[in-house]
Amino acid sequence: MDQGGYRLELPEDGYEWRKYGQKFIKNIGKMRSYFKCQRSSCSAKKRAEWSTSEPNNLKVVYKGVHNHALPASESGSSQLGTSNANQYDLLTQVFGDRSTAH
DNA sequence: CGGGTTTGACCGGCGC
DNA sequence: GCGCCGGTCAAACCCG
Repeated sequence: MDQGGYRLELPEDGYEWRKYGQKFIKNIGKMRSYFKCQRSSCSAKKRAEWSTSEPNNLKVVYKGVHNHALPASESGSSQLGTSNANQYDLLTQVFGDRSTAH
């Protein structure tokens, strides 16, 4: 499980993922989880990265593209897949300090 | 019973 | 050429 006793809150993007690995990257001093899309021929992968001391600072990196429709549509969470181009090869989303300004 | 999840080990690539 | 790091796969276990 995740260390620290904190429950990492992975942002639901509407896709199904299966965790296939977890490693601590000392290079950046952060933990990294590896997720793969569970669809037919979808080679899309997701990478979750967060600091061990601050699990609230979550960074999600989407690698690859989905060649299938979303298995589930989110009900007002993110605007991903709307007018957003779903043919990106790499997407990086950073979560955490949304109250940086205020 | 199946699927999903977790941990460890292994391999490949790159740097020096 | 070797060492190190990152990434992936496999096995076992647990829960529904």
